[in-house]
Amino acid sequence: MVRRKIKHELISNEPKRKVTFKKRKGGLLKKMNEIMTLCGVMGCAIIYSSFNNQPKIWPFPPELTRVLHRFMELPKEERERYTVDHKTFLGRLISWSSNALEREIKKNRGLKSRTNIK
Amino acid sequence: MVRRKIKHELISNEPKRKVTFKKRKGGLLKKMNEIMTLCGVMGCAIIYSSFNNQPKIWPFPPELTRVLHRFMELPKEERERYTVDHKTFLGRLISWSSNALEREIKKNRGLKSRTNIK
DNA sequence: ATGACTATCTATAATGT
DNA sequence: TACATTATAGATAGTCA
Repeated sequence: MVRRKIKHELISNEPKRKVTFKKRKGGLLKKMNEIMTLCGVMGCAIIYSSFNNQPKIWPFPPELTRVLHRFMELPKEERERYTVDHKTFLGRLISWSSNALEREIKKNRGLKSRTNIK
Repeated sequence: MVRRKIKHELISNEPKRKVTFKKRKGGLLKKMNEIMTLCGVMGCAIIYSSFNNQPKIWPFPPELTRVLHRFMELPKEERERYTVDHKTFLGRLISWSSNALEREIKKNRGLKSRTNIK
């Protein structure tokens, strides 16, 4: 975005991609920090990258540690489905929408209200 | 950041805060999209705000739906500890560091390798 | 590879409708 | 309240040390 506008696609040059990743990760986390402070909301960003073995989460609600532990405990092969095959996984990710989750949650709530389950 | 620099603290004016939140949320998600595409990593951003009843997640790995369901199924009072008392919660959030999680994961891995548990 | 620099691009606060 | 505009603050790609 600067000395020259870049195309919005995977950066093929690896060292370059790594540098960009580092810079942008910092920017992203700063933005997350700002929106939390300015707007009084809570949130977190989670990034799984092949550059780090561990997912980078910052900041994060305690609840998420559980799911992440579970993630880390998956057999290596399964983890790799999510950490290595980015192209496929990204495609899958993007095909989900947050609306799908909201529908799920509403459905569950409806069930609960009908059955009086706590 | 623009017609006038703003202080990095909670915006007290509510409608203004809401507008800022909406704009910045959009920016954040765009940034997340960009880093995923440019750098070939996967990630997600989760924002719990009092503006929306549902946490806003975008995009998200299927694994996370489970923990979020669990979150939504917490008794209302418990959920509110995380969604309403922002000030307290933010303080707590920030006091955590991603290093703490990494230590945990390493510890668990060490245990596993010593006990041969899968 | 890391860090600093900086020219340029992007995000966005304030304003207006 | 929700868009559109726009001038300025902020993020960052390329470069160099």
